[in-house]
Amino acid sequence: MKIATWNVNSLKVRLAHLLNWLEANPVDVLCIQETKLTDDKFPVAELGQAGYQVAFTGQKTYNGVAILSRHPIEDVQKNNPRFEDEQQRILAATIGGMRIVCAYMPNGQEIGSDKFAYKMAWLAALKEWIAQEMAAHPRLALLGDYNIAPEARDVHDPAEWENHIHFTPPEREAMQGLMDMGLQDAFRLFEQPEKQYSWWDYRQMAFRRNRGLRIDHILLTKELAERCSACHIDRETRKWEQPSDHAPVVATLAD
DNA sequence: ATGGCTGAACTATTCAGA
Repeated sequence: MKIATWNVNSLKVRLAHLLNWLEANPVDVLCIQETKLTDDKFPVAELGQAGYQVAFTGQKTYNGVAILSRHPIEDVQKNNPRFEDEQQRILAATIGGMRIVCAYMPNGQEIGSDKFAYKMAWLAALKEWIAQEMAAHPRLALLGDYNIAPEARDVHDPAEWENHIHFTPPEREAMQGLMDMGLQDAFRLFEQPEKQYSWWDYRQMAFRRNRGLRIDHILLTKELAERCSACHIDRETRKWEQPSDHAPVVATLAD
């Protein structure tokens, strides 16, 4: 069983990339973020053709998340029931006995801004809700664009990023709070090469210079972490023509 | 410190992302 997450940065623009990637990487479950599509425009037929059932919740211009699956999707939940939010950032579903939570966590802009306050409130409410979900579902995976680089080794230049959004102490503490509940970072269960990132700015040739951040993550409960045999970031997509600024993260789980 | 890319929106310039 392979599960994955990818911020596609507009599903309209990236549909061909998504289909190409799924053909080469026929994962069982893929969580996508930033679809930027209202539900009436979601490409249900194209993804069905590719062998995927879908659940989605979107809005115009911003946000929007979806779960693609080769197996039946059950008990779909849109948004965090503990957090009133017009922005479509969370979708949860049960697939193959696992609770899959797809999340597009807020950007936060900068410390002190309204958006930062929103991000921190959103993360606090997420923790409360995930605690409840974990109690009900021992096999839970929280996949998505966290917009948080948890450690210095997840940032190309930690000094440059000190106190910048994605790497501020409160954000990192919020992510640690999720780990403290027993969730484990699938990527760090294994020895990894150095300087592995999942996002690179479009500007200043950041990808070619590998000036990136690791902000897309797959967190697993103990039961799933014990069954996880591999996790990697597929940076190849970032080399494609007109790419998403994020790369997919893939985890392999024993049945 | 700034601006640099990209996508989406009442197609031209602004907002938002990270």
